[in-house]
Amino acid sequence: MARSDTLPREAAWRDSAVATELSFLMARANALSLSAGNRALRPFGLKVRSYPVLALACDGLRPTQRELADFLRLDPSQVVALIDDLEAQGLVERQPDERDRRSKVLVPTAAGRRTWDAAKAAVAEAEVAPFAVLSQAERETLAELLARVAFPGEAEGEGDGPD
Amino acid sequence: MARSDTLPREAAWRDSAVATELSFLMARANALSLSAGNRALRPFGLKVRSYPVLALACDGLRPTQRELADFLRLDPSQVVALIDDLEAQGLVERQPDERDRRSKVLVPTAAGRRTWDAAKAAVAEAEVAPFAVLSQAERETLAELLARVAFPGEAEGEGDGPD
DNA sequence: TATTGTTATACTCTATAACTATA
DNA sequence: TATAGTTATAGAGTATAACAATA
Repeated sequence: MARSDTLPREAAWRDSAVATELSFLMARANALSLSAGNRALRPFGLKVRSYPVLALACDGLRPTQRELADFLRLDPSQVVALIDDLEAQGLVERQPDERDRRSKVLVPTAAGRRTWDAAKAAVAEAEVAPFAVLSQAERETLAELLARVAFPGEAEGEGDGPD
Repeated sequence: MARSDTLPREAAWRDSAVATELSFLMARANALSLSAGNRALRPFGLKVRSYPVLALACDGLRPTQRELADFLRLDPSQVVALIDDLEAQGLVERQPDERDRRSKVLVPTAAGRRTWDAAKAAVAEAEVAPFAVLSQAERETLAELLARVAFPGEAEGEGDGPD
């Protein structure tokens, strides 16, 4: 209709210089994963941004807001907003840190734990869609490579290799 | 200083449920790649969002705005803004499509080609930083896996497999 | 003096609807 | 009637600076 030769043209697009750059592929794959994630989390009142906050609170780490900001690479002021949202829904609580009265520790409520359980399962299912083109082994390889990129500091074992 | 046992604690964070989810790792790796990309492109008046538009214009495809929107998964109205920006910098031109007078075809100027050449090299260098933890072979594997996720429709050869 | 959480603000990105001109 | 480009607008995400309480 619009074009006489759409199929070879599509291949030309995919083989174009940008479309083969790692950063471009990463951005595009992430966009797909992100929208699938948000769709899966919406029923729980969560988003891709707030879900990790709830998850880390539920993981028994008793994180301070500062630790959450560092780990999630968010500004502390953004963490405030995310926790406000989760707290308004009754999913988490701010508790005073007895070791440092400036800090507040994030703790899940019972409802928060239930929501996280359900949301975690929904996310796992939602991941299936965008990554279904890969085999299980390929998904594991992808996760391993991404983890190294995402956490460049952390070595596999514990001794920091001198290179 | 803040915590008595920061090192084992870091491992606990990295091994937490969220931090091992594919979508989380993808988002985090993408964030690193994205900020490196924007930093590299700033000297050229480009961003991670506008760079692919210039690149596709320079690739000799004579794309219409609609095709750009489809391929980049952007709303047509966003493509307008990105092209406006590039056009204001004298990097691209809108040309009437002789086949369909509703459409406009995006063509690079001489300055646009020069900028793209330089920017492409800068992006290639910038990619080094976030992905430097991977070997060349691992980067290729990562690119191949991401490409399959990013372009699920397109088969490697040309026959679209059933299922 | 430095740090934790907070508020305020501005700027970018993203999504949606409506309008125009062509088909 | 449907499509390509455009405009306008509102919401979400992101970044920055400043402030109060505490270290």
